[in-house]
Amino acid sequence: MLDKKSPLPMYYQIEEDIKQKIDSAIYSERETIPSERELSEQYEVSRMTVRQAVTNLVNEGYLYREKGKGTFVAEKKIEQPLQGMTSFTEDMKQRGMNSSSKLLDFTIIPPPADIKRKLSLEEERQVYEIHRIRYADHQPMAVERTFIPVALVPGMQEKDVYGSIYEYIEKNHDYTIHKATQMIEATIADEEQAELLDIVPAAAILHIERTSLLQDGTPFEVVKSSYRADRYKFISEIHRS
Amino acid sequence: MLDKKSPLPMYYQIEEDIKQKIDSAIYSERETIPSERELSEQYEVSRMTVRQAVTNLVNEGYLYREKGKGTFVAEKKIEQPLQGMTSFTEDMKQRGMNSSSKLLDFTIIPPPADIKRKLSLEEERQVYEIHRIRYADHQPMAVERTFIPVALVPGMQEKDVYGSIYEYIEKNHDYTIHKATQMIEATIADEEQAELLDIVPAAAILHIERTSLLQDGTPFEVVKSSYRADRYKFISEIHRS
DNA sequence: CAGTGGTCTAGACCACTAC
DNA sequence: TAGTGGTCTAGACCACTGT
Repeated sequence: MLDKKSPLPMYYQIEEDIKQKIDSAIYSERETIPSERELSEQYEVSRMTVRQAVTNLVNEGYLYREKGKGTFVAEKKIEQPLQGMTSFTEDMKQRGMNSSSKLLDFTIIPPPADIKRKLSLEEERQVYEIHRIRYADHQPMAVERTFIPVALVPGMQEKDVYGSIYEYIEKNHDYTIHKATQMIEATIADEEQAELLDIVPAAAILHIERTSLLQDGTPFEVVKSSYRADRYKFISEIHRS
Repeated sequence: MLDKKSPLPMYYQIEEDIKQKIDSAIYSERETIPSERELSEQYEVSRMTVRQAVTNLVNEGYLYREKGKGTFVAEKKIEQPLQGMTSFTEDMKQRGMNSSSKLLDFTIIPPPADIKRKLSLEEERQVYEIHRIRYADHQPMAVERTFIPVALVPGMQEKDVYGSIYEYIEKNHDYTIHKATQMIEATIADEEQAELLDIVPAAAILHIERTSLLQDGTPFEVVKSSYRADRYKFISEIHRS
């Protein structure tokens, strides 16, 4: 059943096996799966190891537990929203569109007050400001301004940001983005936006501002994006309990 | 230190103690906390119990671990976004505004095709449609249409939805909302919306559509909200790793 | 009552990091 | 080499659900 010599941990192998059994309807929706004690006999591991696997699947939404009754298979997600955070490039890929960019401006500046605050910067620190038009299937989709502290990514040049900034950074540094705070609002296109996005002035714009944090909480970037509302909807999943 | 006789589990008491030590800077940002083995001696519990507490705090973003090095305190969140999912009533309360409603329409109808699909309903099922204007500090903030399967909340009446629908449902049923899928887009106000929201036609509207699921995956409601963009921004936190 | 998940113990070996 | 988190064991008692 399980490969005890595999470098993959037992709990992970159990997770994959249970997910596969859900997919193939061996465990069906709204039905219980075997109890933790039964599973620990089947897989020949301790109950705590089974529990670790089941707990992870509960956190990911595949299963849910009811005290005294058992562990049940949750109903399948109807529509899969893009899970978590994605770059523009990844986002478009998931939507089945190809993406490209046009660099309008690449400068190093002292940060404006709101950026300085959002990036928790000291007085004399500088930031990159990268101003781009983002295309999806060769049509304008968004205009985007990205602010990144120079101290975090020293030596970045214009040629490095023609494609995905994340790709460049992942090649050259070991940063892991952990989470982000997003602010989403609706506005009306001004003349500059209208021209850059090839829409009429006064058309609707979906404005998304994101502040990304690394694992240790260091603010890494502020991205201000203005999307064409006729082409873009923002989809996400949120959890309560 | 800990109350071993408390009905609160040990790992929970440890979580609270560590959080308190972070707040009071006994454990400071970017510094390690004591190792799991040290903590298990301090609290006089097994290492697995300490691990359960620490794992929860890592998942909540208070701590992060680095293999071979230790467990570190993450930097504080700069701005606290409303965590998870909230009703309009809860949302406005967190923003320091009072909320009220005006019921425009309360009917039982066969669901339109998109609602039927999003609520996974069989052929002959009916839904409540609740159409309301939502006020914040007595000014119009949003117009909202809520669709709930009659089978899930039988017997709901007009008088039950003057305030918070969630409050009514929590009083009468034992449902727990687990997660939701949200779609956010920007539009331009049409004449009806402009009149209801007391804005000029062609003003920006932030449109949010939410499908909420219960713990077992049953779709519970679809809410279509149109917010005045001049008064409302949507703020959320998203996670990657 | 027997069975379930929730909590907890007192060990163990591993891979990784820092010195 | 010593210390860290990552994984795992083989038990235990509890509160809760159903019959």
